Amino acid sequence: MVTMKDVAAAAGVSSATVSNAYNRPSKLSATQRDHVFDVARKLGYSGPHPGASSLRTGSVGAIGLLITDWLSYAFEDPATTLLMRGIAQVSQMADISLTLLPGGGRLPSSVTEDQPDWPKVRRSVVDGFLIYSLPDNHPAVRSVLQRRSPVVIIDAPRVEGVPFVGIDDRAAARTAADHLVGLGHRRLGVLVDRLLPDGNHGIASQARIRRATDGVARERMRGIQDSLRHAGIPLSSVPVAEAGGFLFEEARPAVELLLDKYDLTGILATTDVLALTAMDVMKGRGIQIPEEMSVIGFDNLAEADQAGLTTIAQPLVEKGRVAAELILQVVAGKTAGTTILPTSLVERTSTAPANALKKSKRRSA
Amino acid sequence: MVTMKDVAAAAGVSSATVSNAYNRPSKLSATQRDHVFDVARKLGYSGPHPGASSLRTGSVGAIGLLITDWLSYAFEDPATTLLMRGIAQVSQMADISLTLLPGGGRLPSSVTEDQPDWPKVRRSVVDGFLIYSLPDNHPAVRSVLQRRSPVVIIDAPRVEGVPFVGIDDRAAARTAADHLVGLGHRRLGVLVDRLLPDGNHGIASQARIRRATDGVARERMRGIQDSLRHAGIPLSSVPVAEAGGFLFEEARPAVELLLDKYDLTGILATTDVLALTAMDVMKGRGIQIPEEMSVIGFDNLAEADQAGLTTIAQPLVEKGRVAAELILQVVAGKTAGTTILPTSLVERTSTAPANALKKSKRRSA
DNA sequence: CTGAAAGCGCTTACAG
DNA sequence: CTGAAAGCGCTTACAG
Repeated sequence: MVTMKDVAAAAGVSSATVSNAYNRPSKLSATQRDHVFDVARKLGYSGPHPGASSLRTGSVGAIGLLITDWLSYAFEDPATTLLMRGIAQVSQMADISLTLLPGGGRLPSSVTEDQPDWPKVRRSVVDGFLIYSLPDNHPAVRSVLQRRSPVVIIDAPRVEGVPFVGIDDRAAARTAADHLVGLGHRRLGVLVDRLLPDGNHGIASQARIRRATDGVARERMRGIQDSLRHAGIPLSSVPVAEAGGFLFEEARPAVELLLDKYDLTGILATTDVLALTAMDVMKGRGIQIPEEMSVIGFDNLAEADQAGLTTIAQPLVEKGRVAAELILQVVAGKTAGTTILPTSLVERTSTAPANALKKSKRRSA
Repeated sequence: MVTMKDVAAAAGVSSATVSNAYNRPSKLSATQRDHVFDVARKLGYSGPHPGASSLRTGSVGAIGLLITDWLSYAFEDPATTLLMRGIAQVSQMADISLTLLPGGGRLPSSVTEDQPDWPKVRRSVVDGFLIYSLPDNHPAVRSVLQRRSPVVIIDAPRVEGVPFVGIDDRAAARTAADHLVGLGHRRLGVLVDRLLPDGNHGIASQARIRRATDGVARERMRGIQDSLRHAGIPLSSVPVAEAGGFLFEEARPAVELLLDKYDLTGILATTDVLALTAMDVMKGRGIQIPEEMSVIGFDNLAEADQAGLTTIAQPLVEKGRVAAELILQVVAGKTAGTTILPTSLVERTSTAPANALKKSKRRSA
């Protein structure tokens, strides 16, 4: 391998001059510079070794982005894609690159608790990390903290003293539930993507809901339960169907479970992906929305608008932008705190007052 | 900063032992290992510095992915997103991370030709590069080649001796054009995303089409012209509207140009994004598809299916997967050649025979 | 405007 | 199972 030293020797200069030719061209005469580049080309020199430079300078111009589960989620889950868009916009502007790191799918609790670190994080050559919605006690978070790298967490987990960007998931979910309850719905079902990353799915017990480690799902569940309690609806009367994942295909069985086994008038979905799947399944079964069933989502994806889904809007692209700006600040040595972005209820046509007549009609069907 | 040396000193061992504790845990006794980790924790050691490791080992476990223009395209352009999905699937499996590098938007030809290298590529700490659809003579390609890094090119540019994954854009586009011509269409218009990355848009001259540097657009244009020539339709009679970019919003003015200034019965779009925008604009104007206008696309996105768009199907996710597998091979020291994936015409309801009666009716409107 | 020298933090044969 | 030593390729004050 041709190194800077070889080029220096062949060009009859010191390696400092070769380094300057690449990194601070103004520090040497044009003649000298061209001479160095000429020799480099002739020798087949690849340019300064980036690893060695970073060792010396301590900076690499890249941010690591830890994503929930699989890398491909970044390009499949619509909410994640919107967030990524915001992050990408800022990274582009700041001329840094983005290194995508998977959080790694199913984590039996043994792994979660025992694995001391996440080698990928330990080995990543980046200046800082953005963590997006990882379960509590995820080893990758420990590794980032242990590296003492600059870090900003998006959505989850909440870690004392670590800069954070998110929304008030609990309050927002309560608003969604209050909306359905306020319309007179009492026979409600809940759709949640994932409570724990253990591969389970189906109807979740109260105990499982309490043990939830996926922060966003847990907070939204709490918001829903706040609303139910306030309305005097027993939590045990409201089935919670857990999809076990974040994608459209995973949502379908959870929806079917709710429709097959319970007589409901309203579905509270903790994400739009779940809500849209629910609408799709109901369409297939000829269930009228909102006449026979009200559905409310969370996220306000573009698809929600098209489908007429009532939902909670959260600024996903902006969340990405804010997070990217914050991590750049932290990398630059400034401090950053917690940013909570606003949410709002968007009423469309998927929710309507509970109607006793229709309900009993359906029940007799 | 606490280094491995400090930990070694405090633990009363050599730094080789500390290194082994992290990288080859089986090389020392459990007791010794725990002792080392204990001391490391007490001292606040961040673990082996990744830059220094990579300098020594020569590998970092990351692939750089150079994307057309802006990073956010990866999360906005549907075709790019599908490709990314395939790449992400493989990267995940192979436990490598993906560093996203922007190709950098508008490039006046002066930059394209003169800029000797692309500092971002030169400085990226990665084991190899995947290049996705960059214009000819893009400095980033030069930089990758100069680094002598392992590389696989997707779609464009074609570089002698560099492993390549793509489709036969020219033949596929000819198939699309032949389809419309075969249905009797003679008054055709073409929609193309971008011929050169110089920020221009509008009706493209024959000279501009010949000078095109965006490889995919150029090949598809050639395929269309092959078809027109074969059918005896003068190229000059077929307006080519260039959007200047790849996104839905950029396509709209190009569509309007075609509809406002020409009396057409068929539109050949070189991407589905363009075709879908065309259908949308026509819907807004009350133009019936396919009764009054036939439209054909290219890519076969999910949205094309929903819209009933006749198009050319290409396996985008698989293209990503193949490219990722190839770059891993090349990084591992194996050789790789050229892979051309199959395409096919998918007939839906956006194309129909040209009908003289309807055409003249429209013309008089 | 250019060069000699020190050192960034680590890993790896090799010897014991 | 553990350690001493060499060296990965570069950048940066500093001196001239």
